[in-house]
Amino acid sequence: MTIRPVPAQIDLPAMERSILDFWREHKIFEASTAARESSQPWTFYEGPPTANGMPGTHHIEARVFKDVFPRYQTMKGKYVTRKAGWDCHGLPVEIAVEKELGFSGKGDIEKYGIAAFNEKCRDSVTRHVGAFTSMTNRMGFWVDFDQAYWTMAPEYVESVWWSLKEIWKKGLLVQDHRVAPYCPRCGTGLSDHELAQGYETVTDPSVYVRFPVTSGELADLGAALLVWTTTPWTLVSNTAIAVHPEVDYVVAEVTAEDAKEILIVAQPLLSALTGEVKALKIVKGRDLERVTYQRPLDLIDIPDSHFVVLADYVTTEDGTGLVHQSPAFGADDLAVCRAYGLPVVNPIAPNGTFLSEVPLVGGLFFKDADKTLVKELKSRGVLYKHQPYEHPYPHCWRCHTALIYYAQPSWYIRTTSIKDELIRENNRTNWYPETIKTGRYGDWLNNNIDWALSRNRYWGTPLPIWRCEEKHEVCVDSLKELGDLAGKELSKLDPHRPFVDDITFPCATCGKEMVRVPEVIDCWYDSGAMPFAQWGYPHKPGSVEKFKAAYPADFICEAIDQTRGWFYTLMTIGTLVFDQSSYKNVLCLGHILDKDGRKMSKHLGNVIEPIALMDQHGADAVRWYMLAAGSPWSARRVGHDAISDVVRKTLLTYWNTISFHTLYAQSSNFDISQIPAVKDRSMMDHWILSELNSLIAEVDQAYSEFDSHSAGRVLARFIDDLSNWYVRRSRRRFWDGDLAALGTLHECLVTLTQLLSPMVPFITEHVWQELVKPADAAAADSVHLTDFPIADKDQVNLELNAQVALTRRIVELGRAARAESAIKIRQPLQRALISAPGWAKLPKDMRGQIADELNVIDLADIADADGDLVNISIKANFKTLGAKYGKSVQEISKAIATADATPLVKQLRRSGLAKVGDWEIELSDLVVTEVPKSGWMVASHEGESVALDLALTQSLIDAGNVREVIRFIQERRKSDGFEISDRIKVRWNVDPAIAAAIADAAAHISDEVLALEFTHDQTLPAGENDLGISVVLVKT
RNA sequence: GGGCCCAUAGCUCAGCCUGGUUAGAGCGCUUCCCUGAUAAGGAAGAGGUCGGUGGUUCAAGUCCACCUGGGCCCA
Repeated sequence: MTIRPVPAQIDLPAMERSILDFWREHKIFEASTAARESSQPWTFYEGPPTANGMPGTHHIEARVFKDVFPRYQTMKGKYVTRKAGWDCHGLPVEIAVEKELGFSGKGDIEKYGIAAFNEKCRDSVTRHVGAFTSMTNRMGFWVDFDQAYWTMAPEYVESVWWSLKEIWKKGLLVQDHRVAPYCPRCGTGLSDHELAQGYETVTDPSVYVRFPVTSGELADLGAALLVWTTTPWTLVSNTAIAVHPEVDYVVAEVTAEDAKEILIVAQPLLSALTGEVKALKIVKGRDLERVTYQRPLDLIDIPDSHFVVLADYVTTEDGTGLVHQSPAFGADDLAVCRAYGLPVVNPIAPNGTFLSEVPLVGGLFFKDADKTLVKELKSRGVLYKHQPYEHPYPHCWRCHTALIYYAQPSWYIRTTSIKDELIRENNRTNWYPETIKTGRYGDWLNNNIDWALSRNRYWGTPLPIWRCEEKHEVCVDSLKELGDLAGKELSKLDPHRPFVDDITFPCATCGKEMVRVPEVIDCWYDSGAMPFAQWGYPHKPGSVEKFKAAYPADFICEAIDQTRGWFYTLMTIGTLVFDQSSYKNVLCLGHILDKDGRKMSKHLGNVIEPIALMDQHGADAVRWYMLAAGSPWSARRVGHDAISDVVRKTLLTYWNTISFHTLYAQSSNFDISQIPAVKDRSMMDHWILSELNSLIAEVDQAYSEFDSHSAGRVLARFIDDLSNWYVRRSRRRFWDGDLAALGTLHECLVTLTQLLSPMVPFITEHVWQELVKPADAAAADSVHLTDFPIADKDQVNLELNAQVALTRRIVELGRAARAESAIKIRQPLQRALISAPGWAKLPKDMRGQIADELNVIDLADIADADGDLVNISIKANFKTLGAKYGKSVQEISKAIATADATPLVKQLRRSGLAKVGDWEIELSDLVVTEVPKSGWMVASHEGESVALDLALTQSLIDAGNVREVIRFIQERRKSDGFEISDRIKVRWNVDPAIAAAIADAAAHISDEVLALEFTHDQTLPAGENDLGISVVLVKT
């Protein structure tokens, strides 16, 4: 066959570009799924990215993991379709367009026209999708863009409508007036999961304000209720003060700066008072109920109010234990005040400013009014204390405006009513890592609150509810149903604002005109509806079958911030509509951090652009780093150095081994049909095949558990074993064109390439085309069209693995001794003595390798050496002794340390038992180290030792010189540019003192350097090296 | 304020579930070796209070409690 050598150096990014062309031209992705069409499906759902900006490095992270497991499952024989998706609607897109157009709020949008504005939003989405597509292609994420779902597509919107109607029919989609977080700039309420994304730490004024009591005996005392708040602007609409019924409140006489006053605070919070404090009396919170007070500000009219109310939610953790109530701006406040029949007064307009008719603060933005109000409180003498207070406060996650908790009408999905079902579905879900299930996500479900679904915005799925003056409601599930109601053909209508707003029809109940409610829905609902809406279910022909075949998903994967986002909406909508969660396995990724462990943000200037990263290091490099350099679920740092390190270590070693193999495969006309049967191969071959088959099982297991980190670790270890032990130890066999060696290496590389291919699809494809296809006409056209390797347990030989490990440890010790001795490895030594458990059983082959690696002629067991030559030292093996004797181990250890080691070990070896002090021990209770007494260079570690005989004889020195000459000629062959198989003629000269020894070894040297002639030419000038070697090489 | 995760060499990470007395690997640094994969490979050295404190135990990086710092989430 025709394996051609590949260069040892590789330009990864350039290679990747040609592989991308190859995949495109040969439609490999399409072929990989088409081949499995009749197999069992393994369903993947793509969480749609919001196409409102350029893709970042965190997008690569998620996409690497979304790619590797579908590739693996495809190789395992599953049918894995990968439908791309784009999240098109929502505030992020609107904000981006507003910025583009220079708008500053909803007024500008309405002036501009909703139709035109939405058209701009549509354009913006389309534009950004391009950037995502090219990044996705570049990184080798196989996903089908041709059939991508777009949440703004009419069929998608209709599918969402259908699901909303299902929920509405169950009575779970309702309008309610509630206090909810609201962005005054965007003019819309935010859902709980949006709120979660926008906490920022701010410094607010925190004020302690006196509310003088105006009724009862406390009024006679001149007492004042002391209230603490961090939102002075809500004092304008103060309606009541809440206390906890069971808490003790202290009526305290406070003396500070010669002034006396009487203040009321909760007992645990007495420390809020400054100065000398004397408790006059203590009252229960419930006894304060309906006590009236003088409010601190009287800017607006609030009738029938201003007294103390009782509320269980009041805490004594901070403040004063007295909580001022402003029902328009707090959910708890609203509930409590409603119970007391108090009015809801709201002096703030939807744009966040005080109504113009309010004195003092009219027209001011609510947060900006704090300063003015604090000044006013001070001048009225009711301000007790004032200090800055740093705390997290919710902000709009996109525009960063401080949110206001604001009473407003809003549409809700009653998710609280399916809480039990959600918990049931969560219990059936496999979370990776597992802790999320009962931890972060489980907690969230347990504290579930209703989903605030509606948004008072423009670019979103319109809420498909029409209503008449009499509040009769109809929910529409499709354009067809809408057309039937309106008596028009509407199937071609764009189901967005403002077009759907224009459709009206008479109410079936009262005959009055029905108009659509003005809201659009939370775009998180759109993405959570993708399991069915991506097919246009149930309206579109064929969608029912497609949906049923692909629900629920076997695999979804996003970063951990999606626990309250997509992971939640997906499960919730699935459970609401189908009484079943939409996914079975969910992989939850850690976040991407910069090289110093900080979050990447434009603000810090530490953002790494994904395309640049891949152009510099290669997509495989970035992928390998993301997958293997840390656990999927822990946060990972990304930096250039970190990536180039892992590339050099693993990918280039792998590539080097490929390059090595192609070199010798070509020079020996390697033909896979000539590979000997496994049983006829050498022990080294058996060993690496044993490791290979263990590896297959380990990688298979790791991939199946979404643990790319473990897979990467065992793969990297195998690459190291293969390159730095198997190939290194078998080099001579490759030079000789040994078919067993070439065949074994080839088989290892083929399988390794397959195992690596889900993680690093480019370089493995390149290898497949360069190494596998040329050698095997029957091989698949692409590595990505192959079946995942199956481990052959019969080839796994744990004893052999252990023996090779021992061999390698002995070699390491020998090298250490060599280095210590300062005698170059090139210089042969007569013998080495070895002491190690297991040494006696080590096969001859491996002993030969040790001798070879250490360049030693004889190896012997230290035990066989003259008894006087060896020192035995022993220490306690705590693990076995501890199990047997527990507490006494320290004493035994001392006894062992002072025992005479040599006779003790001899006795143990003879009889198996011996006594140390009062304790009976076995040989395994000791760690025995044997070292020669003198004249030897010794290295030992954990009971294994190697000793080198440093005595040099003339024949050893001669042998060393011969080896030096061989090395010199080999180097010259290379620098002169000969092919490894070229035969040469050699003329040589060396220092006369060693010439005879070189001449004697002429046959051996000729053989090693492929010389047909080897002539001593004394006319050559001496070379500038230790032995004065000079050579002239001529190609024959 | 609450929950979860993390903390081991300058850096990236193993080891912890199942406790055992010299805590490992790779990268980087210094010195040396090897040379038919060579922009590879090997050895040695420097570099660790295993975040801190306490507890359990004959024995703690490993088990337990508390604390500190970082990340994420919630309020």
